[in-house]
Amino acid sequence: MSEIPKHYDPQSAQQEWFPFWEQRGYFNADPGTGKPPHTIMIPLPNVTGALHMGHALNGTCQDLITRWRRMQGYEALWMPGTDHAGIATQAVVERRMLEEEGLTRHDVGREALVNRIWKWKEVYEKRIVSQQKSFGASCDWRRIRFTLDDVCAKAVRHTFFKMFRDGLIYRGKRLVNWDTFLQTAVADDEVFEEDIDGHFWTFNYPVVDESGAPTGELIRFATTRPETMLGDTAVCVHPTDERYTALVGKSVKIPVNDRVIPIIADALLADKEKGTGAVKVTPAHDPNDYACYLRNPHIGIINILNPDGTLNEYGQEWEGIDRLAVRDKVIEKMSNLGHFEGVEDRRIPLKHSDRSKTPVEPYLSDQWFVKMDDHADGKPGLAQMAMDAVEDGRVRFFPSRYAKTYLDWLGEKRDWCISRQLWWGHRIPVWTGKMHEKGFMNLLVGEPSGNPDSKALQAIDAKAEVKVNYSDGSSDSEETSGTRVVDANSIRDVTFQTVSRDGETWILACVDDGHPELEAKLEAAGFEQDPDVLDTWFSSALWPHATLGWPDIDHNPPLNEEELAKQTASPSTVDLQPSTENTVLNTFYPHETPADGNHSVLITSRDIITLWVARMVLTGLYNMRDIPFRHVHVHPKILDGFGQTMSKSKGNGVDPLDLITKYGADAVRFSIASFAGETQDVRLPISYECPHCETLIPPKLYKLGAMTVVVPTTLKGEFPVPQGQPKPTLACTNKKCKQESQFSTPLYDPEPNQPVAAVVSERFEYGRNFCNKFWNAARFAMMNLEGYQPGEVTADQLQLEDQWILSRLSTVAHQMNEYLSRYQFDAATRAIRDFTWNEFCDWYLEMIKPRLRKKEGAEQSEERAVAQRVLLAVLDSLVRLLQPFTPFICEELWQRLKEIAGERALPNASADANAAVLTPQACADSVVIANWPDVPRSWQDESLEKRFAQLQDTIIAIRNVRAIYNLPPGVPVKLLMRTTPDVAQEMQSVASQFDNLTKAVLEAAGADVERPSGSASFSLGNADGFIPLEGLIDREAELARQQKEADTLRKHIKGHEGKLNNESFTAKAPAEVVEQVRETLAGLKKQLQSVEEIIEDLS
RNA sequence: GGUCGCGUAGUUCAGUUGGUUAGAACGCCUGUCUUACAAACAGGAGGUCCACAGUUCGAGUCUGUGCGCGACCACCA
Repeated sequence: MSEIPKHYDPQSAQQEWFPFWEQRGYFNADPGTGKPPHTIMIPLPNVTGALHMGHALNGTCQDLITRWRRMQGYEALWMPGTDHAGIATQAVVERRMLEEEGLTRHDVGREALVNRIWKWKEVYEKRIVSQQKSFGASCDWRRIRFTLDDVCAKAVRHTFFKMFRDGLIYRGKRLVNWDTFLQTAVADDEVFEEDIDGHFWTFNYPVVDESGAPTGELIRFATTRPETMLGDTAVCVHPTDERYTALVGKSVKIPVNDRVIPIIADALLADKEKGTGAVKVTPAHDPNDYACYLRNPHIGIINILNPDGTLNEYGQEWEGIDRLAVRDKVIEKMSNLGHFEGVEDRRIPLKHSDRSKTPVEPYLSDQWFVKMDDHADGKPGLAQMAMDAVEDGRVRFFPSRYAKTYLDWLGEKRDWCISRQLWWGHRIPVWTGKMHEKGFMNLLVGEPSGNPDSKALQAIDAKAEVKVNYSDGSSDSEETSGTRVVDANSIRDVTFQTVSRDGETWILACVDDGHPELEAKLEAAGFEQDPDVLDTWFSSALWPHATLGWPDIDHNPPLNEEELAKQTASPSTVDLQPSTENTVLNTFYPHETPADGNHSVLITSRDIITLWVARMVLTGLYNMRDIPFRHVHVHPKILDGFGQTMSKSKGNGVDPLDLITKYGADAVRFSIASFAGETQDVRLPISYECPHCETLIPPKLYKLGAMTVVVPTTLKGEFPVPQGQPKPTLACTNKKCKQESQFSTPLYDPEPNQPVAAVVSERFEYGRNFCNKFWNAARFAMMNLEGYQPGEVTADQLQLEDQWILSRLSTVAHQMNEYLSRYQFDAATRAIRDFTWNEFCDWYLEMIKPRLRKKEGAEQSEERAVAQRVLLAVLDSLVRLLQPFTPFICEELWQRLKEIAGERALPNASADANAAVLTPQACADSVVIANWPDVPRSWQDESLEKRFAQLQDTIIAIRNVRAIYNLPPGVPVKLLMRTTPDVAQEMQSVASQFDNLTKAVLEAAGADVERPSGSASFSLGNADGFIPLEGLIDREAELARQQKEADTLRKHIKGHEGKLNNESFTAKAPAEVVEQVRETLAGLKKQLQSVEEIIEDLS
């Protein structure tokens, strides 16, 4: 057996077994197998870039649950895919294009840009998939989807159409975060705040009378954005502010453009305590001012900006100039006109676009919205439907506290802005044009004479009624008078709303998927398609049913041929031919009733509970009339050692692939699982690894302007790097190395072909060490299988240690199910690790060594055979129990074991008490598809475990003595035990283990054993042990040791006595608790008595 | 400002419904290359469970307040 290496080699196992699993189709999940379905939908990674630690944690949890359920006999689907991530991806491609070629998107045009992004997507999707596979992700890769592929596009288009038809989608105005660089609106969550050094200017506006002549009064106000005064439409004060009461209703003149605007009172906008108490109102460029405008619509609204951030015609002489340049001009002009009062420096929190890193402008624009509130007739709207699903328990959160995040957010019922001014994404399927003179429907289906239905269609045009009239302020009263919705039953593929603008009626026509002829007709009639695309979350919200082929109900969704080709032989017995119904959707989309055995869980991070989880529930209920998952598990977030979020821009991110290379996929998975508990955050302290000698150099925080980045403590040099100067390095702290090297940082790109210190974390040694331990345990077993014959094992053949390990195995196997079903990965990991290492390796393997060495004689060989069979049974169960955590090492061991011991004795779950405990069975072709261990609960024996613990305590005490007296391991000692007859008998029966485990020869055990002089002693609760060490004993040291022990005991005795002397304790505490304290006290007193006797002896 | 979470050994974390002498891993100290494993084995040291108050016979655990840290949401003339 010398060919089994001493160390587990993760890289070769990873290379060998993943293709093996794929080729055999083990990860495939298909309808019609008769197994209960289990569904996990992957939280879509963006195609923007590489995977990070968050993905690694997220993926590990999902793979664990999927592999566990698969072994339990579920048809376990883990659906993979990627997200087109509109803004993020377009921004990254645009930025690269600008940097490398100096081109903007307007230079290349819509089609060319989209083509470039598709190319980017192909590269990055491949990379992401290969990263996931290197982790061992057991997704059904044949089913991989992309949010822009045809299947998803159809779902998106149809959902939009349905919502539009149902009056749930409307067009309105909103003040958005406008990215002037990318020229698009960005969502609130795509904006980050950064404090910048700015100024706070104070100006005044002159109050004027009705003829426009100055009255001599002035209103003073302060602003951080003077240029917006060009768009002011009012000055606002608090209604109860006596300083201004007399002025309300009068007007002021804006000196820079001579526009006269009213002075209004608004309690929500103005604050008496702040500044001068007066504030200028710029509705089109400030969210609060916009809200004020909605309350006071008579003041009007003026947009002064072009989409690129330059001023429009309202900028007058500054039209076409960037807003920031205009700021200085406005100040200068105000100053020249005598209305400038002062300036102070101030740190200003300024919103920046996450994508372009440029400041965003509040900007009023036309957007599309999904109505979230309840219907006018009181029926629950989308938000309420989604809230109900969680409130009545159809969807459950783990940990449950996250339900609050979900419910609070949905409870606001704020309309969902779904349009984005981008080119990369699902284009909004709405065409706008003027009302056709012969009616809209005729336009699409032809003249009345040529079409028998056209009369009916004209009637539809005529009776189109106003169904939704929203006056929540989202609409501009001048442009949109209301939304008209036709009764769309007769025309199923197009629906429209009418809008009156500039006295004319305009049609907003929405066309369902699959009708290019209708689109062509519209375009021929001068209709134009909306240039915007949909919010990325609109398509990802449909993920759970879109990927399963919805809205097609008459055939299954297509499989990915490239992935299919990787499978040489599909073991699936299921007919994959096209069916006449969508059995994939029917099988894997969850149902509300748990009785059908269907299980499903969404495993995700807390920051997208609102953006994604809530919206999946909402669209699931809307489209499928059923929830998209029964459980939502929210896992912790990984922070660095300073408690900061890991991110590329901070330089504290660990690359999972670096970890896999360094520690192996199994080790990384196992470590990750060990810290995936119910807490909110997990800290993962990082270090830099010297590329020359692998020494770890700790990090420190480094302030650079407003940014805080992470750098090595031994940083040499400074940031920012001055032109032409060498880049900063880290100095290795290893005295033998001392070399300097570049390090991974966002602040520079390393020089090519020079070594770079990577960011790593020592915490993954936990998993690596465990894998190696497990490997060696299996190696030991395989080295001791010489002459192994499969055969059953009966209860009477089991030794104490066999009974004990089987009892423990049963306990642990059941714990695993409990922990995993509650998504407590950390607890499950601890349980299996402790069992493997501390019980199986440290005790069981050590205890059976003598039996395995026995070779002579029939009796001996039977003893050996039993030991081998039990050993294999436990090892076999362990390989199965660990498979979801560490699949590669488990497959490697499974296959090796299969060669040596293809039939192993497995737990016999039979209820027959006389049946064998273990019966041999052939093992499966792969551990991935093996059965999850079903270990009988009846094996658990508490009293046996207690007796065993006594044996362990004795052995530890003997080893302690050996260590204190520095006795070499090979030197035997004598052992005398003073104890009750029954314990003495027990000791005698395991005497060989004293010898085996600690080279102690049990000379005597019984009640009348006396302590030999010159002995080291130890006292356990119900036994005292003596080890004669004539000549070796250090009387003083031994005395001191015993005194210390006695002191500890006295302290605890005092505590317990205190409790029992407290009458209210004995009166009020439960009897069993009091009894327990009494027992413990008695035990402690007995132990103290022994120790005191020993002390007396010694002195 | 609102909501949620966290504060336990040098470090990272466990600690079920309150109830034996508060645990683990890493690190540290002392031995050991003992025939599976030095990525290991054996032994050991190390804790006023953030503070104060309350509930209780009993608080690491429950309640309140304070301090420190973090996240999400809202806001910031």
